[in-house]
Amino acid sequence: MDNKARPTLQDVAIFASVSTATVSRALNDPDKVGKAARDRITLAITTLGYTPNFGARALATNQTNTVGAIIPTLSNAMFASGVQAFQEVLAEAGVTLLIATSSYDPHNELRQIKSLVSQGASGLLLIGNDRLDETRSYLAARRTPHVISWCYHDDASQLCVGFDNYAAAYDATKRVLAHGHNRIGIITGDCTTNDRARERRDGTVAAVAAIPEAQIIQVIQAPYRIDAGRQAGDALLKLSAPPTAIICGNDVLAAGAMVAARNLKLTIPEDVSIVGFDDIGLASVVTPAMTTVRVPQIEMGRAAAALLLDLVAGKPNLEGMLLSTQFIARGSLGPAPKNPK
Amino acid sequence: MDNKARPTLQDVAIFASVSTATVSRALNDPDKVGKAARDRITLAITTLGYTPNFGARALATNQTNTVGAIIPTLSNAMFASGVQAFQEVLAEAGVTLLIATSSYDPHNELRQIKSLVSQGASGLLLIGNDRLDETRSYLAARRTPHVISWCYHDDASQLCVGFDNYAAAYDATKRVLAHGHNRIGIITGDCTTNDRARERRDGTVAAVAAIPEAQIIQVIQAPYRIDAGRQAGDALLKLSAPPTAIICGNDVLAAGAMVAARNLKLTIPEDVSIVGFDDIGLASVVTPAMTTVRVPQIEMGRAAAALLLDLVAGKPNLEGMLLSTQFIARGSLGPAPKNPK
DNA sequence: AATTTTTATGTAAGCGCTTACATTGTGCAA
DNA sequence: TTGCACAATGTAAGCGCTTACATAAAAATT
Repeated sequence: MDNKARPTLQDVAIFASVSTATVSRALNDPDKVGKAARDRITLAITTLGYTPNFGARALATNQTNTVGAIIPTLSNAMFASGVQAFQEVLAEAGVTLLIATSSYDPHNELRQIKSLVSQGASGLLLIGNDRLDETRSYLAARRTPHVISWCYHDDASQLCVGFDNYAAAYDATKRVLAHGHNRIGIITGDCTTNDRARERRDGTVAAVAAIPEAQIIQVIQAPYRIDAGRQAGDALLKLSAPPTAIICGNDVLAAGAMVAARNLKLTIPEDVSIVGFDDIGLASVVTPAMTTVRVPQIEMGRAAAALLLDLVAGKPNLEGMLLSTQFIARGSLGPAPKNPK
Repeated sequence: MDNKARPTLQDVAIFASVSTATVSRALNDPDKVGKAARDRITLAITTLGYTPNFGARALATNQTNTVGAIIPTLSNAMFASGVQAFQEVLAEAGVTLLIATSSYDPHNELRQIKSLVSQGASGLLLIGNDRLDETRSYLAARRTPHVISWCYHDDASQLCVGFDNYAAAYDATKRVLAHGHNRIGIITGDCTTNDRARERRDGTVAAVAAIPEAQIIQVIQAPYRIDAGRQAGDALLKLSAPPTAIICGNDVLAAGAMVAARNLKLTIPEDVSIVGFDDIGLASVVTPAMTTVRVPQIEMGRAAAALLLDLVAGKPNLEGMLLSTQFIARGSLGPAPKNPK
């Protein structure tokens, strides 16, 4: 117990009076080793506190049993629970997950991709479709298996497991308009490097444009934080002719907008309707409960994991998966007020 | 671009007509290499799409620049944002973070610890203090540097960066009692393998016990999910003599309890007061806003990262850190009703 | 009992990288 | 011009593990 260095296979072998090959076999394919030797090895391992060196093993076998996921942030419940599901499937398959965050920055994403790959990730989960050309060529050059999630594109070169942000936003907006709203405010996430945010916004814009009498009052872009949503909502609702419905890029922004409305003594949905996107836990808890679009996070995470596993295993003819979203009507959406304030 | 295998240092060396040693130096200590060679190497690296093999490097240098974190779940915003902060500090120091989840299962935790260690983690972030003896001895035997977070114990053998769950719960409860409540219901998380949950519950129980006229109506244990909180709240509020205040193990449970109250047409806080713990984003968005205990998640994550980095670097005389929590009084806590239903 | 098959174990060659040491080439003091 | 310090580069020995191949012992077959 006095040697500082971590014990190696060699140490175990000596302790158990066998060769390193035997120890290795005992670890990877116990049946190939005699009972007596196996017992001695087991004993040696526990008394020495041996843990195999992953790097050495990876080096020798040329396989890592590890995949990586690069997500924008863990702070959003959306990603956190999707990744959680992703991880569970991997764990069942004995595969380790490396998680890194990009903070919605494509350069960061590339850096993290390189880091995870060198770290041994033999497959990658990536979010969305906005990335540097350099990232694409890097991925292509190394033929790194990867699946794209949280969006869907029918693009042969990429495997997507996700949903159609544009269509979902278009559909949700149509339903809002069907309630008679024709003054729409939009609070969107930062669209610069975020195709999902952009598609959601564009879907909403397009749906409004399809109805002649409806118009978009203003589009405010805000980071995905409650506070930012509150500020944006406040700005929208303080307009001399405010929107009667605010459609938000996600539930977090919508929650902020609801706070803003409450602060202004406005009643939801009598004075203003507010709609979110994602259906995170928060949506069903606020008052009134939030109308939103349910995204199959868990299913998406699980499906992405299964696909990535197949991809890494080299299975042929794999296909992406388009999951459907669901409009969830709750109390925060109501008919347009007759006499908007 | 036709070779399937990932390019190695060797390939780069050949491409640039230098030895592998020179390439290695160009990578790790550019000054040691002549300009001409360096340029050729840089070119080779980009055209070949070379990424160093982490395992091999770790094997050769015996250091990984990687630490691991094992947290119960990513689904709880609490952990997610703390880990996010943790990661940011590590990234600044050029250290990679490996994240694994234990699902609150100590056996799982041990498995993940071993996995991360073999994966090269030279330090670990662990949550809470409940773990298997086997885990402790494993950690001790290998002298794996680790920091415990989300709790605090003045235990010389462990470095903690956290807060005092018991004291915080005791304090919060005292404040609830000061509002005249003497019929207290408790919804706690699963205490079996969760010292934080246990301490929070015990703190509340002790505070109530300190006031003769106050009593605990019932303690319900529920998993940290909104729905479970709702069920527990429902059970509590349907008692013939229900509590006038419900103190919950965390905000998620409290949010559930608020839903239960609303479903029963009870008004918060007139009919019943509800108090949470953690102050996650949700707490300020629900109606009425939730009274809770703010936990310095971000600060905790950052401090834990800094400490772990020092620990791994072998700095002497390191000390843990006791962070303070803050009681946040919001609308969900009010005076005890005169005539409880 | 002799031979073949099976089972258990050992030997040694890498996997891709770093690095101590050896070698070569350069500029400059003498 | 000679000699020396120093810079640039190469050579080769591992790091801890797996695994093809070789060998020895035991079991099964004749």
